[in-house]
Amino acid sequence: MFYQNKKNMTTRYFLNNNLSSDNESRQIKQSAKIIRFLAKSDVPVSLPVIANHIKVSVPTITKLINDLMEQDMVVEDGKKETDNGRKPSVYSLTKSHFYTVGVEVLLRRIQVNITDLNLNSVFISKNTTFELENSEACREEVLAFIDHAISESDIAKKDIIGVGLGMTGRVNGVTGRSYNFFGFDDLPFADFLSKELDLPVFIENDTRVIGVAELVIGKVKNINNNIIVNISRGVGMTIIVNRKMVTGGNGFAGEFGHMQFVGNEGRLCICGKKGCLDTEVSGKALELLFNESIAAGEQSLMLPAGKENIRYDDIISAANDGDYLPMALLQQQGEKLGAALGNIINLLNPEMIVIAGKYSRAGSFFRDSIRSGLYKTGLKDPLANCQIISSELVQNTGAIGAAAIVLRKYDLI
Amino acid sequence: MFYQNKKNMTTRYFLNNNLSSDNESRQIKQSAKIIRFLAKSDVPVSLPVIANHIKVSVPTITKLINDLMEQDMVVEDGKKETDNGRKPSVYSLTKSHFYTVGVEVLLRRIQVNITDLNLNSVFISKNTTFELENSEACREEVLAFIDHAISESDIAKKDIIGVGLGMTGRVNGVTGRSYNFFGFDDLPFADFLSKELDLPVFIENDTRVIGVAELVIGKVKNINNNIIVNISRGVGMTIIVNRKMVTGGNGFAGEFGHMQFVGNEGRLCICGKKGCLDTEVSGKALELLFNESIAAGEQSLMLPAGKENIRYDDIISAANDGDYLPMALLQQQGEKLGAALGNIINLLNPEMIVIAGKYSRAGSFFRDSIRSGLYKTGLKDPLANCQIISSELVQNTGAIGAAAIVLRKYDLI
DNA sequence: AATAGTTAATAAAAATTTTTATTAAATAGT
DNA sequence: ACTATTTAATAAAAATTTTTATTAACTATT
Repeated sequence: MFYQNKKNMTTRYFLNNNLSSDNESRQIKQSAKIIRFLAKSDVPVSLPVIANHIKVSVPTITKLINDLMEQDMVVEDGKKETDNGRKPSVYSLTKSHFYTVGVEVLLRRIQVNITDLNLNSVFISKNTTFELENSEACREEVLAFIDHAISESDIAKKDIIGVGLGMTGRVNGVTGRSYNFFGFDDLPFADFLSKELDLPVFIENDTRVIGVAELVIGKVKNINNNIIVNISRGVGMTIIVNRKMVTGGNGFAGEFGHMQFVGNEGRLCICGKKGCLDTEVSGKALELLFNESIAAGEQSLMLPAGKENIRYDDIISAANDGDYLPMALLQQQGEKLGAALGNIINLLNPEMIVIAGKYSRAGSFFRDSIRSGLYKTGLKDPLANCQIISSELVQNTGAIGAAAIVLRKYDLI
Repeated sequence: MFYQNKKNMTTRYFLNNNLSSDNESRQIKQSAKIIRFLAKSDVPVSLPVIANHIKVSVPTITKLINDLMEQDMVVEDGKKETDNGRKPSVYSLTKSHFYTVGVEVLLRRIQVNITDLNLNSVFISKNTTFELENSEACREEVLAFIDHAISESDIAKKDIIGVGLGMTGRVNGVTGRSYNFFGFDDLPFADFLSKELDLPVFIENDTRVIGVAELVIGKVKNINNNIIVNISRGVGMTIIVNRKMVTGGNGFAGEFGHMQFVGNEGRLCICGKKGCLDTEVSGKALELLFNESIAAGEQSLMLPAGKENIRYDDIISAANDGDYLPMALLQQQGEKLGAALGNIINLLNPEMIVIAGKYSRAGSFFRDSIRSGLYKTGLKDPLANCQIISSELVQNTGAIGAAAIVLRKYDLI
């Protein structure tokens, strides 16, 4: 017996590796291995199967599992149907003790999803009137929102593995620092939240959080090397190499929007340079292009001249409905995007490229235009081995991806 | 006692993980951990230190080390000087039982270096009259050259951990296949060599092999995210993310030479596209540019008009000696290179970029011109966190890097 | 229905590993 | 020179884990 109140253990206790090497910690390490294995398995598993994976004998596993059951961490799930031989009892984690909090903080929106180990949301809270600004008051607002969501969900803190947070701007996931927000008193935002919430907190860039969502529940689930292009009003990129997110030395990686691809003849970008992709291929740019075309006398069926406040999502919808001008403009953007992606394919040889963000809603004509652009820059071999697809994830992607970051940190996914 | 002839064990025996889970393999796994730890430590270490790292008690480590000493794998290195307490005996690997073979196969050159665990060459063999071609005869020639080098070195095969080979062209390090050479009968070249030499063989692209050399013995030794640009007659790139080489899904990654950066107005490249970096920034391009300038009437101090067969290395030397035209041309190339690298810095946020290959010999004026080019495309933050340096590795880089690939595969470095 | 074949789970015995205690070897201070 | 202190190495005892043997549960076949 290695601790007193067996029914009061926190999930985190097992997953924390910084323990001394006495006997207690040995058993905890073995238990952690079992928990990780059970978490990754989508079906309940038998003692011999666990023993085989953990490389420990069946009697030992029996003892460990019994201990974990006493602690309410593991439950028996009855017998399993087999073709022959005695049917084994199978075991799985007690779902109600393994929750993760995923938070998405965007400029005008904050959302919390509390998810189980399979990333199903068991509680959702969002605020679409939120306004992000770099003030201590806003930092408190974010903290309060998360804290309130946790209380409202009625999930005990001891059953929460950790909090993942994806936010706008540049973020260094290793140091837990946001470069644009909430870095007061030189205290990393992740550390601030962790202290206040009394939970482990991991933060990441919003685009990378969406990339992780694609990696764990999206179409690139089993693909090791891929790229997720997040195009909505702006454009961002998550690079996945060997199933891991590329963050670079300081968390700045993926600044695809400022890739220069047309020489220096393009529009001036907010970054101060000319010819950035963001000025040509983005929702912002689409609105601009559309308005310019209309002003130049071109016609659009569904968005007649004179209509005010045309938003890029409307243009994409119109294109999907077959309206000529919006479709032509999107194809134009697709070709440019393709040419830029061709360079990246040559560099990184990804197996798949996912178009995520609002642009994922654009019809196949858009992907076709990207493909056509690829040939301008991409080499034959890497191109032949790379698929371009649109994301199918719709709702909650950011918050679920943020939760996934926690599960990945603890190697539970 | 877990095997008979203790003095006849091969080093490979320990490092191979595919063993059943009986007691013998348990001890071998523990021994492998000790070997890996000793290999990585550059000084002999004591029993308590090993015990602490391997997370096993001192008596157990004592037994394992004694067994390894009986097998001649480990030697005692006397007592260590300490400040207080009893002085411990310290242990290290028997150097003479841990060799690696590194092979570099280029178009007109083949070289074998046999190295110890510290990547010091103990035997070198090279052939500069070699001509690489995709024929079975040439494949046999490569095999014979390696085989002959091993025999000549008088190192027993059982003391060789494995063979690493870096070669020109596209290579998939995972499948062991070269796309350009020696893929006869659908047998991966690595498998062919492995079968014939009766040794584990790992192959890689020549540029990536140089990149690994930089990572293990070069200036980026302790840098996790970096880029090694290999510029000689052509231009290649090794991308290192989280201390690991990026190969992409099919080993095509790093095709930097065909990155398009000047729109489609450049020269026609051998890849069929226009505007590739290779047509502007490479030894080839430098020769072309120089000849064009001379033909257009420009003057060069050290390479007067009329001289035949001017090679790019000579132009670099002349530039280093202060000759104006060569220096101006190199600066022109550096600026373009910098602009291309700026995009990559935005994408990957490397901490360091190493200029390797023949161009690493170019003076600081060249690096300065690269830096000046960076500002055209690179964003402020990632740029501020990225250094540009020249490689200091000179000789044997390819073969040593190839040997390093083996050590990395076995986690000995 | 009995039996052979298969896999699971438990019990008992054997082996291994760790913990604790003891001895050894060294330094520094009185 | 002796003693206290520190770390290393070994020995003996205690705990843990694995191996082997046995029993249990189930299917398919004769």
